[in-house]
Amino acid sequence: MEMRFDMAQNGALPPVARSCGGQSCENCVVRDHAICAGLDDADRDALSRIGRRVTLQAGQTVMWEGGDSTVVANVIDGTLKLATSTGDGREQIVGVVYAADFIGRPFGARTPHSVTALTDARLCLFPRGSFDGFALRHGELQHRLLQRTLDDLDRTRAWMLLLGRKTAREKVATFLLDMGRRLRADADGVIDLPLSRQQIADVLGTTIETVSRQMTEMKRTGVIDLVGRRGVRLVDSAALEALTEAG
Amino acid sequence: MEMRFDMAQNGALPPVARSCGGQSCENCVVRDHAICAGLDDADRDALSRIGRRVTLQAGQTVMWEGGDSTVVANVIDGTLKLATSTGDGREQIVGVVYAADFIGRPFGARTPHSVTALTDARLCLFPRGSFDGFALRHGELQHRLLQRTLDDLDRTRAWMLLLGRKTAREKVATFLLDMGRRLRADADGVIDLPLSRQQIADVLGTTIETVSRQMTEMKRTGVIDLVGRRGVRLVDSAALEALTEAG
DNA sequence: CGGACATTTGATACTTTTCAATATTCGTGG
DNA sequence: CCACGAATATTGAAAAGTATCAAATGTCCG
Repeated sequence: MEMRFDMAQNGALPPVARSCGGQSCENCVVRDHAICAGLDDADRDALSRIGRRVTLQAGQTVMWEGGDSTVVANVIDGTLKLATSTGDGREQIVGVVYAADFIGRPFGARTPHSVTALTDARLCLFPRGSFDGFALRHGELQHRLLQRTLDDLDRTRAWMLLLGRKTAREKVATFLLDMGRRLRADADGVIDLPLSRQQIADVLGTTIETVSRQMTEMKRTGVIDLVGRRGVRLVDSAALEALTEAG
Repeated sequence: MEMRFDMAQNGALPPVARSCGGQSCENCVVRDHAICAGLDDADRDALSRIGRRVTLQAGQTVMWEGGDSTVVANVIDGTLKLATSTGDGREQIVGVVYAADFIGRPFGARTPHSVTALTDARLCLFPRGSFDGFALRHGELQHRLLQRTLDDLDRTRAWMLLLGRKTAREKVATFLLDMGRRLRADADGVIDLPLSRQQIADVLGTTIETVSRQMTEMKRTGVIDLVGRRGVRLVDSAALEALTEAG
């Protein structure tokens, strides 16, 4: 049984990297994709007065598992992980979130999982109480939040099939295709993974060695190409697709 | 790799076992626990006119994975499973729902998982389109739906930790305690499980033999008692609790 | 260019799955 | 009410897949 404790740079949230009273939304890159989309100018302005912009460095944790739910946020950019752990330090990543996603637990006292930046990231952070109140007064916002939560639930349940029923090979293949869909490749077709091998293992419910072996094997058979620690090129997506089930 | 196809009595939904235009809500046993709670009499009446009561027999499937999302429903009584499968027949149960729970995918075109009755069950069934419209016009209902979906998501994510990181013993112990919390024991302290060994395995992401072996071992050590196929008595809940993590 | 850290690779151990009987449960009909 | 039989569950033995432990190699940052 693995006993791993992450002693990484888990510094607490810094004291407001940059507040943005008023100036935030007009030039916000996710304003048309986050839950704020659909609010009229006045409402969005009101919402922006509740929130503040915060910058995170890779490794920083914003919310802790089992902690009070004091804040919620929109992700402006960067990638973050949602994670839960057993008492003896085994970790399971239960979600990876990207720009325009919503994080935190509205309408509830506790955050059931931790939220940690995988890359440098920027958030639009709201005190939960104020956000809850605002959402209650704005049906459209609440509707978008519901839509998003329903989608999250669907995706999470699909991932349960992977965790409970897929082999190591299928897990890794599914993961790589998922990353290919979510992240943009550079000119050479290389994707820069925001997760280390350990974190990939924590997403897939397996170990770092197993992930490594599967990737090496896929490289050997020409399905993918590995470049450096974080780079992957999906050489043959069709073959990769085939590996996601049976084989 | 397991190749199992359930040829069980998967008859289609019967043509309205019992419609309930108007008479439904007054004496509904879940009216104060389902999402309808909080609606005033007029609104609840309006909602009831959209829905109809349906009786299901154990084994019947109401919604299919990947199928059109045409209906949603409240569970009046009984237990149902939500499941997804791989193309080659491996199944993962992604949720078990009980009286007062809500099922189906509102505000979406497809049902991402199947819904099948584990016991005889009664539903209050709504055409999705009508339900969506009603929910959009009733913020309170939508809020309760959001609350419920957020709770579902939290529970689902907690289960991911079990699927990805727990051992067979921990899985079975966690499952039994969960059933103990949700189901009421009879006078002898015996719980009647709504799931077969195979279904338990499908919930836990393991096999029928492993579930059986773990339970037998727990019986041998006096932690639980097995009575018949479906009966369990949680003799020593504290010991069971201890088995849910490490040990 | 050195060195810390991440990843890969190798060998072995262990848990769980798989395959194969055997036993039990429980509904049905005599 | 008991006997039968199909479905379900348990048990056993062997095989497979992963995890674990240990070492070597590679990467990237000062």
